[in-house]
Amino acid sequence: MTLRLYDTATREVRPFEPVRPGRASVYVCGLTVQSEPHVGHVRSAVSFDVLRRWLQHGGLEVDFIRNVTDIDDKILAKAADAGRHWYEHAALMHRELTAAYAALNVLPPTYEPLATGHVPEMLALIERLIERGHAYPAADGSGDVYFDVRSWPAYGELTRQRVDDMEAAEDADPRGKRDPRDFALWKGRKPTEPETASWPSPWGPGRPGWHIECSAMAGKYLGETFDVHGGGVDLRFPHHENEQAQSRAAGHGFARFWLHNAWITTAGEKMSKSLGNSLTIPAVLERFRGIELRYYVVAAHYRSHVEFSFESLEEAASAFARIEWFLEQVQGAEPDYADDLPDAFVAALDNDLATPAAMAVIHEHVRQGNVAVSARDGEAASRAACQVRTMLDVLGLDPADPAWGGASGADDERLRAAVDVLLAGLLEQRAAARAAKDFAAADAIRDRITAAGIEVTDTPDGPKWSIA
RNA sequence: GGUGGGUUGGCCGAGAGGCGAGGCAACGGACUGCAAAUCCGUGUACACGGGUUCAAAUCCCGUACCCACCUCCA
Repeated sequence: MTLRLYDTATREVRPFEPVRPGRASVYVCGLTVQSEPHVGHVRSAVSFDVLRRWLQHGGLEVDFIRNVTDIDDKILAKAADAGRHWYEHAALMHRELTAAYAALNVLPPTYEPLATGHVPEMLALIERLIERGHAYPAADGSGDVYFDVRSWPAYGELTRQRVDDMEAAEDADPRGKRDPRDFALWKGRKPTEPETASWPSPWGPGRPGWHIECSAMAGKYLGETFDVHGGGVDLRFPHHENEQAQSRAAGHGFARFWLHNAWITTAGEKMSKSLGNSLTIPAVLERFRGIELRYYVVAAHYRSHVEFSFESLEEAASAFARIEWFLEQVQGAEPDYADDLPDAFVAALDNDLATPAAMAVIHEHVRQGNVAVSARDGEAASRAACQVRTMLDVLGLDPADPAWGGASGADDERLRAAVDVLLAGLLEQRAAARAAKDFAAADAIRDRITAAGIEVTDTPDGPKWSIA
């Protein structure tokens, strides 16, 4: 495999070699389950899902860990607003998130660790940092523990920033910090916070800081050094910088590649700031199928900023319909991994997951396949369809993947068969009318079928119907 | 102030020194009773100003505008 990936830390595309031969280890920062997932959230998931599928296709076993942050300030605040227990709120949003991932055919991770389930690991890491002189309990009796930024000379290396150039947040509460840039590893419980949101620690009851969870969980499941750490661009600083600092200060090698996906914005604004809830995944799925949304996301490179609009999503759906139509013409063509993927497709994905170029290859094969269908060259058409489906499958976009069908698959099949039988009579009448050149009668029959929401199309092999 | 990124045809969206990615839309043609789909064809696109080069959307310098992050707000 000659996969090359863009590493944010070195700002260059370089060859990917797993630390452990034959196994790739990937850690992706999941979400803080505080509100309904929106389009921006799933971009990260889909992007790294493509990475995972490509690594697997390259013959690697992939240990894919994607965490869920289920305790944090926002969760406490939003749960209080909604009149729920914080853990109830987190669990509710977590279920929404899982449903959104499933709707977009994002493969379940190898494991999805929760922050609240790893407090002992975090405490151990914090104690180690204190022993090594890189962390300290606050002197103000708050029970907080901070990472000592000044004790770690490499601090800022991931994002190429010098500590002295950093602007301390104006409204930051310095509390017991030695330096305003020090960040919390552990937060002592405040009297206003629910008791259920605290855990015992050597520094008194409290809860974990945001960054420490990822260091602890990545270390636990992937080892002290692992291959890829991914997340959204916004996480580079402070989150990833802090993760790297604390992990390395604890003596770990940590991530060898840092991958960051760009934003999807609306009207130039971050989605999290955008008004309303029209862009939550459940809302978008009322208007578009999951596979269409996934196509839309994959059609842009993961490092490119995307300006979301329903118009461009509509365009993407049209483009995808073209692919689907071709595959419907050539039934029975299964993905075939024994057959090599087109070189251009492989080259595209190997080049930092250039999905737009990969998509161009798919469209090119669809075009050739359509030519073969027109020429009634069944063998060529079938081969093209196999290749198209194989490529789509690598991107998680194979329309025939059972993951899209859901539980109603069997019922759908039976309904389809029933409609087929019912329509057969009407289509025979229409064929007779056409043969007699009674086009008014033929069109009347077609109009009736159309009114029922079914589109009839004449093809060289006779009429075909599809749900409009 | 610091750090990173962006500006490409009607639209979306790739590319990163030389042959016009791909898609959507539009127009012309083929096919069709008509449609639909499909195929073939049609576009002198790279924010602006300089420069380097035989050759620049791509490299260099400058300018403008935009975006993200800068320590518990993705």
